Amino acid sequence: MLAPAVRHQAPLAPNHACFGCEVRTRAVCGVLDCDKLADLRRLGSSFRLSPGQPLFHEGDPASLVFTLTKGSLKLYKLLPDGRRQVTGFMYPGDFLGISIDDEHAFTAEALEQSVLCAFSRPRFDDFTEDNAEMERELYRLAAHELAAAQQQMVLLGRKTAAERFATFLLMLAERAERIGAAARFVDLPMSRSDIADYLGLTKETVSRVLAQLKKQRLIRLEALDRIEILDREGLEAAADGDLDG
Amino acid sequence: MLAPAVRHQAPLAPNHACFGCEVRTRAVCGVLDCDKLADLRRLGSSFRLSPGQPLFHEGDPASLVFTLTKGSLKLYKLLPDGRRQVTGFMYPGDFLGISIDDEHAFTAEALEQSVLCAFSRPRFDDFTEDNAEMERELYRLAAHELAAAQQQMVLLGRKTAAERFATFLLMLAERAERIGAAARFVDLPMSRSDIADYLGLTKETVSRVLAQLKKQRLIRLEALDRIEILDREGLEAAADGDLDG
DNA sequence: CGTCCTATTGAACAGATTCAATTACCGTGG
DNA sequence: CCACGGTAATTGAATCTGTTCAATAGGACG
Repeated sequence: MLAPAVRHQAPLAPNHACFGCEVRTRAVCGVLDCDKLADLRRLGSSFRLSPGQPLFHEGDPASLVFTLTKGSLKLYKLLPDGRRQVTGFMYPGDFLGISIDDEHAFTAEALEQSVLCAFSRPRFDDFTEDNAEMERELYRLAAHELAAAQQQMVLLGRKTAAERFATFLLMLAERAERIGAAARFVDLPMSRSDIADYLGLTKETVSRVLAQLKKQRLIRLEALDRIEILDREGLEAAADGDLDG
Repeated sequence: MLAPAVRHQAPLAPNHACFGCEVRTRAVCGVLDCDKLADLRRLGSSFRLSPGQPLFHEGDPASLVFTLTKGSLKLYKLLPDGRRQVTGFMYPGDFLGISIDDEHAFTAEALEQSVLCAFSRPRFDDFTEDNAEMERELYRLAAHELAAAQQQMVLLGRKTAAERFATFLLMLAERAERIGAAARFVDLPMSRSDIADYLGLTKETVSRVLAQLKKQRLIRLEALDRIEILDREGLEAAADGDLDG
């Protein structure tokens, strides 16, 4: 199941190849030195997920934790009547397993062909208990997610449709930058409905604000699932309501 | 500065008197035994805050962490043009200091006469590093906050005004229950505007929704800042959109 | 008892939604 | 290579929920 082991010469930088894959990651394993990392990797097993395939559902017993090594996921919660709120998207290097109780708080579903690494939660917990730096990193990760969630509250509670979408694009661009890709282009592996459910809008409104930002020459559609940012500063202004166009 | 020390006979239950006050708490100190707790308490210093007085502002250097021992706070973020999103309310026993970087991510402001205990962040960090159970508890706390934040995203992104307010009341009732108070009555130390900024609405809409739930006989206003829940199940149905009235 | 501030209520308005129709894209097969 | 079919995305028009602006009522406090 596991890809062949990678040998490291020295303790790893915060961003490094991880979990037997070529992905550069900001996730929990970043703090481990090479031997510890090898130990951890022996605990995990790799597998694939096809587009639309769920990794787990909200309410499922959470007996595993995961790292995403390739592809992308959407995370969402449902109301009884089917209304959906996408709480986040996962990209390579992201860790999936922050939880208090033993049930998943959301559904996770693949957006495209994806590769993940699964760990038994008890074993993962044992491992972290033996590695204080790992525990601290998990905490930092949770704190980081919490800060992002609070940002999203501002977006959902107080921003207009255009501001939400502009903010969303900038978030994706920044993430791409962190990974080292060109920040000028933003890939959208998710559907307009997924974006809508993330931004608290409808897919029609997402289409309309997309058209609006296009008309303002802030962005350009290279493909349906790929946007070019033409005017970064203008987009930043549009994201916070400093409308000048 | 500190209140007189409290002597404990045995390791403390998850809910216990903490930080030299009589408050029962679910916060980080709950996992410590009595000696450790005494150590921690020696690091902190107690102080008061008047209604409307800020504890810190968004962007301030975060050199301290706090526990709230009495009163209540609102936490909020601002957009450049003044729009406000209240990200949460704090009650006695709550911990205030989950953060990655050295800047506060939000403003914290007292709603009523409040008492807090302040700890130097470096010293607090040293303490947690020496107490693995404390570190773990901090992580669990962050994970818990994250789960709550995701719930709030569902509220802000997908619920109607009435659903939001009903959900809010039930959240307050559940918190009161955990503390041991009568869940039938809900105190509202915050203004209608604060509630509105928490729920992503206007104060007028909050008033209207309040009137609507009153007319449906789900709640009653004992005072402007105190609500009686008349029909818990009805309110729960109203909170998720299972409208029957 | 009067003042100030908050909360409530009312009416017009606006932004986003809903429902419906059209267009664009993508993979398949001729 | 292009036509075809199905799905997703876009666009349009009517509607609706919540907002805005304005007026009234209610409490707290001197």
